[in-house]
Amino acid sequence: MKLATWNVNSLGVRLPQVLDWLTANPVDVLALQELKLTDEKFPADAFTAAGYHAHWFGQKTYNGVALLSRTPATDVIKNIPGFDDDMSRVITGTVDGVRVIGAYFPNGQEPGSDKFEYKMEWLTALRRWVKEELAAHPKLVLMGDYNITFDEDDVWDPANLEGTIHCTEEERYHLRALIALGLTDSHRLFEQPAKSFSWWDYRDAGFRRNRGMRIDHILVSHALRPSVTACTIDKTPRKNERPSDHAPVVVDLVP
DNA sequence: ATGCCGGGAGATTCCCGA
Repeated sequence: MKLATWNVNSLGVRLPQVLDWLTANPVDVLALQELKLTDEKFPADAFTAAGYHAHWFGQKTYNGVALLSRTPATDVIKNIPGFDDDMSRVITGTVDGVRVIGAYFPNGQEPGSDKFEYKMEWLTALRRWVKEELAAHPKLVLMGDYNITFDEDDVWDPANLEGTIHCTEEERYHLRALIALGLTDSHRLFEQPAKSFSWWDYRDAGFRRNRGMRIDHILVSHALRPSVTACTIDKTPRKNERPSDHAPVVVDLVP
């Protein structure tokens, strides 16, 4: 079983690339973030034709998430129960016995800003809810655009970016607290190339110079951890014309 | 040079992302 996450930065623009990628990488589950379109504009027919069931939770201009799967997802939930939020950031479903949470974590903009405070509140609410989901569904995957780096290995210039957004101690505390619920970072279960990133700024030739960060993660529960055989970042679509600024991350599970 | 690129809204420039 292969599961993947990809922030596509506008599904309206990126749909052809997503379909091409699925043809080349027929994963069982794909979580998408930053659809940037309303529900009625979601291209459900294109995904049906590609052999995928889809659930989506759109929003105009910003945010928006979807969950695609080869077999139908059940028990689908949108956003974080009990957390009032006017942004579409989370979609959850059970696929082939695995509870899959796809999430677009808040950016936070700048430490100390209102958006940063919202990010902290959102992270607290997410953790409370994921704890409950884990208790109910031991086989769980939490994947998406976390907008948080674990440590300096996830940052192209850690000295200069220390304490800036995605690299603050407050954000990393929340990421470690998610791990402490009983989750593991799939990426670091395996040897990875040095300076493995999942996002590169469009500006200043970020991708060509590998000036990026690893902020897209696939966390797996302890019950699934022994099943994980690989975790890779696919930089191929970042080389497309008009690419997303994020690359897909893929995890392989054996039954 | 995060005033740098790119998407969206919708207006001829802005907000936002990371």
